[in-house]
Amino acid sequence: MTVTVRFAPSPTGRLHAGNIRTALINYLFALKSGGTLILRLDDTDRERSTAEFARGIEEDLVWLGIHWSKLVRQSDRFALYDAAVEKLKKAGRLYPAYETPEELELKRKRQLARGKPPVYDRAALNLSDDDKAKLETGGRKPHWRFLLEPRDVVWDDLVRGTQHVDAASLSDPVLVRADGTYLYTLPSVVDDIDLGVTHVIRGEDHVTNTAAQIQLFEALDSAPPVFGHHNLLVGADGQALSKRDRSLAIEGMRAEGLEPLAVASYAATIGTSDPVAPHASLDELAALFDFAKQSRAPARFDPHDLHLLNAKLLHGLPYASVAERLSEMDVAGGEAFWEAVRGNLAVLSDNRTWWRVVAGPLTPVIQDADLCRKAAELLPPEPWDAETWSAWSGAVKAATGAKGKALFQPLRLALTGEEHGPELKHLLPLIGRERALARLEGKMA
RNA sequence: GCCCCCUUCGUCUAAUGGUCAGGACGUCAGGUUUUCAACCUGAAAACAGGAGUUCGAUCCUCCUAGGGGGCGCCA
Repeated sequence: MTVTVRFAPSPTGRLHAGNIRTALINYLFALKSGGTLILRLDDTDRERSTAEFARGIEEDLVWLGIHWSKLVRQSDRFALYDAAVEKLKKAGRLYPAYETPEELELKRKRQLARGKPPVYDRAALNLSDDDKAKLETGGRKPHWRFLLEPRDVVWDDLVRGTQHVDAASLSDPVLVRADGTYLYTLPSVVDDIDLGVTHVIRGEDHVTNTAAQIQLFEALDSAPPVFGHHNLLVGADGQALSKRDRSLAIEGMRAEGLEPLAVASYAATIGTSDPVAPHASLDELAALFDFAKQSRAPARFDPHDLHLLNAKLLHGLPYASVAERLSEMDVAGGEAFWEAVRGNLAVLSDNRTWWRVVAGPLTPVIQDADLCRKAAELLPPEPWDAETWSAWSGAVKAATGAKGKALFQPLRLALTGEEHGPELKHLLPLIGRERALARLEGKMA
């Protein structure tokens, strides 16, 4: 069986940490099993869906390195859903109901007040044809509910094991609104059938839905796919995520200059038994992927840890993999420069700081003028190499008596303008004699 | 209110009816024959609480607490 999975966001907003995790899990599973990923835009809610958001979602996925082999929009597929509705009506599984949203809300409140679960009471099933006619002449239009069979629905969940949901404790889901538009449930199932989806992998907020959906698959004469419900994310404080949190939007991560692979590595390894560590490619992450490694407890998404992972990823990146992007940043240092500075990067754009240190112009910080003057006099002639630094700083030490921090801090400050930074042994030859001399004299260079 | 799931170092987690409860990130310390960062090495650090079963419970059962999810004409 060829694995076919789908990622089905609704274009009512951009992707966030939770979404991309679902996307990644689907994609990595597809990669590992040689299957394909379908991107399905669940845009049946015309009020809230926009083409703009749809573009944004595609952009976010591409940025992450996720590829899909097919893209479908539910808004293009209403004929399919209409046909399914006819089939369900014929089978007696779809029935009209006439309550207004307000009436339903009231019913729910009453049930809750009596300590009962707010489940639809199926009052509409008792309506006679006369009642219905009366309601319709009175101006009411029906919405349509799927008649659930009151039985225990069981499936073997890829991450949660055997699951039971008692369909008798569920409301008959509304499939079609009074205005004829579709809710999520029917299009989702119809598309999964039509597109040949073999594995439905999504967040555990869909667990209960699954019971109704399995019955829908069956009512539509289809074998249900395999289901897998991964854990959800909580914030750094362990509390539920607020969807408005900026730091969780993928476009925000991008704007902060985080590496897509850092985001992917973090998102794909938290909540699993694999160590949270940077990985060189999505293929590498896919090789690791296993549903058995997914935890069932909520996982913490901490932006701080993501940043640490980003830095770690950068520290190990070979020059070849960033050369192009460096030149786009007008950083022309080449491999020697990259090797010298990568250990000091939190985000790739920090390169610019170190490139200015190497290529100027930079205003030096003179902390110890006497020492800098002596050091300037002792500067050896070029050519310089990796040995120059220790020879020169040794000479400065001998001449001034300064050592340790008193020696190195002023030199670092004068040469780089920064308190922290890469090893001067590697930086000095890149800065060059002319610039070093000027900076030691307190001149911008 | 009702239903489902979860709880091991600060964090992500591993393992097991008898273990020195393991790893990774972070933290701290040392090293890098002289600074910071990076890097290397090492250390500290956990079985949510209470009952029960058992010769013995982190592991099995129940209760409590805490967290997450669901109960939509949202997805």
